[in-house]
Amino acid sequence: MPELPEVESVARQLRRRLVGRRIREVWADPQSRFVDVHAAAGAQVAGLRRRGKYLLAPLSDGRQATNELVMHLGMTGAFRFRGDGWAPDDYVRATFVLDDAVLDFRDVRRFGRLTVVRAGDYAGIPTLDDLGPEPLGAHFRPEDFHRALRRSRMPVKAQLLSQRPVAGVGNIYADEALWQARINPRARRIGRERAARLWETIREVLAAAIEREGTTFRDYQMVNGRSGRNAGFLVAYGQQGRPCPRCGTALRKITVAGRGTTYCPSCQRV
DNA sequence: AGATCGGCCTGGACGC
DNA sequence: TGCGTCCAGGCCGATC
Repeated sequence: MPELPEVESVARQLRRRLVGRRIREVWADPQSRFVDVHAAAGAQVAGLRRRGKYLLAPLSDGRQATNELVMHLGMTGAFRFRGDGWAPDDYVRATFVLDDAVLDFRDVRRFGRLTVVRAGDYAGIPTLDDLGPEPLGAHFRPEDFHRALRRSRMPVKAQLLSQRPVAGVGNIYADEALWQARINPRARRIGRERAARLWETIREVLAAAIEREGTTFRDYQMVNGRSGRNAGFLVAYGQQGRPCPRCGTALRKITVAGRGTTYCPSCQRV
């Protein structure tokens, strides 16, 4: 399940082989919801950056970047170049024919999304339009994070998943950061000190996962087909029943905001 | 306007 | 073996 570290790893690999290339042709599965990705045909890829869990590629018509290709991996999305030990299968939902390569977008569960918008116009993509700051960027400050969390009465985990107080945190890294900060995922009031602690653990958890090129359980793979190495380092997510590494209490699994949530009932108090 | 919830989608795990 | 049921979950849109 690609979150910020996984998308960042994909971006780094994709950038090298995509930027500067012209998209000659685009094929998209008519049953998928990204019909308008055809608008990328004929354009040159002028760049590639990650924003939260989104990949954004400005498209140039030769003079200026008027459009933008917006990509989201969903749950099971992956980019693979033809060759490279990869041959297309039944789950390829879109294909980009480039000058010097063919790039497939494979997505078993079809939660991924590819779309072309006018550059910077995210009105049709509400989460991107209202996306919080980059957690590893200079604009993400503990006091602003505290203020953002106070704007809502939702449980803190639901707030993290909403992408509004901060961008790119999904179910795995939310559980990890909350455990690390000793904050109950259902807590609705987060004081200044706890907000600062969570600010720090979010950054630590994400930075460490980027170093290991993300977390792979089954589906997530990089552009080169390899897996991320972070799965073995998870302390909370998916570890229900195992002893908390901090206090030994059995980790418990509950549902918060409709999502499976693992936490320590002893050292993550509300 | 903010919060909540169901739907999307598929494969895999599990129970009988 | 084979069928049915449930689960995983990011995002979106309908509804309260």
